[in-house]
Amino acid sequence: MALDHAILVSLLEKPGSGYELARRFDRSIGYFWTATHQQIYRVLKRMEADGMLAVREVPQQGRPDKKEYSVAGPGRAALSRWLHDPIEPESLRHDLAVKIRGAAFDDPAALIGEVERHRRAHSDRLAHYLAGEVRDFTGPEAPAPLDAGRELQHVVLRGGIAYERMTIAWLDDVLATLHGLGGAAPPAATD
Amino acid sequence: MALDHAILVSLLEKPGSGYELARRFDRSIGYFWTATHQQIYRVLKRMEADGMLAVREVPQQGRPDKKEYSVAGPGRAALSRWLHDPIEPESLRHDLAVKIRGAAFDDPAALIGEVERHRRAHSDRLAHYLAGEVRDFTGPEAPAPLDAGRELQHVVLRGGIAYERMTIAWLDDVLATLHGLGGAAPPAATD
DNA sequence: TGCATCATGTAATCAGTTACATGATTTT
DNA sequence: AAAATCATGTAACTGATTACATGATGCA
Repeated sequence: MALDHAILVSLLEKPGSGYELARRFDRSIGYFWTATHQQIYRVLKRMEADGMLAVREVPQQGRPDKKEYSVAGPGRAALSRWLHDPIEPESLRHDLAVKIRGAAFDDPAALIGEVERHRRAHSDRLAHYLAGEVRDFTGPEAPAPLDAGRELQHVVLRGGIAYERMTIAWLDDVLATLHGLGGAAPPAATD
Repeated sequence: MALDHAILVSLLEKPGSGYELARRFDRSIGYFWTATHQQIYRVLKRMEADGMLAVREVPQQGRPDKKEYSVAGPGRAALSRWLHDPIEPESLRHDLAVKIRGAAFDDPAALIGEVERHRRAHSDRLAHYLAGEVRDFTGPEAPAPLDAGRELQHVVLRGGIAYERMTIAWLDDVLATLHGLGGAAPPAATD
């Protein structure tokens, strides 16, 4: 149930509305966790009912009112408990890898366009992360002596950057492999 | 619904029972997709009912009978259709990164043990993948001229290897960062 | 005698996705 | 006039996890 915890972390970093959280999940928090607004609203409601969060109705001029959520005592305690609990190392879930292995039973060359598209998407994401790194951590605008919170945000971002770089290099390997295959691809029977 | 497709690919590579599939999902297919036996049995049943798979009861001596599944025509067609359909580039889901950012609101040093544990797990996985690579692809026992299917299996395995190496390097970065933080970690309010 | 392996399942719950739904304001 | 942004939600469905459940064989 890590969405709950991701929300707690994000709200501790800065209180905000469901809408604002949804946008954060397209940015910083989204580097390592995704969620749609539907999911977020549902979870916010549940966590508020459970006393994990406090809400404050914020009237706005020229915009719909919003509900600003912040972390309440029990929420902070729950996060703390989770932080001290060991979690399982994640395993991958990579559709594209399924496709690559499946291509042996179809036309491998037909996959080239798809792989190139993925490469572009990861390359865009990398550029976006690098721009964020300069803006928030390494550029002249960024506050020079970073506190612990920002150091930790930075190391997580570096993880995202390393992931995208690795993925791009791998997709290049995949493309070279696909190009290297002749035309025929006889079904193999191995594991 | 990529579990369906992962099962189709695995059964095309080699027909087998639900139990056998579950073990493959702990090995080769598991490099990029995980599934438990409960999930697999349920999906096999559904796919058989939909005519995607054929079953054959195989009596065994000294062991319980098993149901050997293989891919039927419609299953192969469904896989082919999926291979030609574009899919979205995946986004990460990384609990540990949530914890790392959350550590700013707790004791960052308390996370060191957990990160070390994850590092060991990834390091073990890497060793396992590398052993598999030698055994199946690069070692003297492996068939020298690889066919398309095996080339594709190999490039997927190389992806797993690259992922584990990248992750280990990143976890080292995380550990260095955690050690580098003094003692105090004042809550920051940024996004 | 007890544990690991082989083999298959059900039931309940939880998490995530997709589709539907509304309505004001601001920008092009 | 249309599209984008801000803001919040419900409902239905699909997918994944966890717990429960059984039973034989082979090995230490």
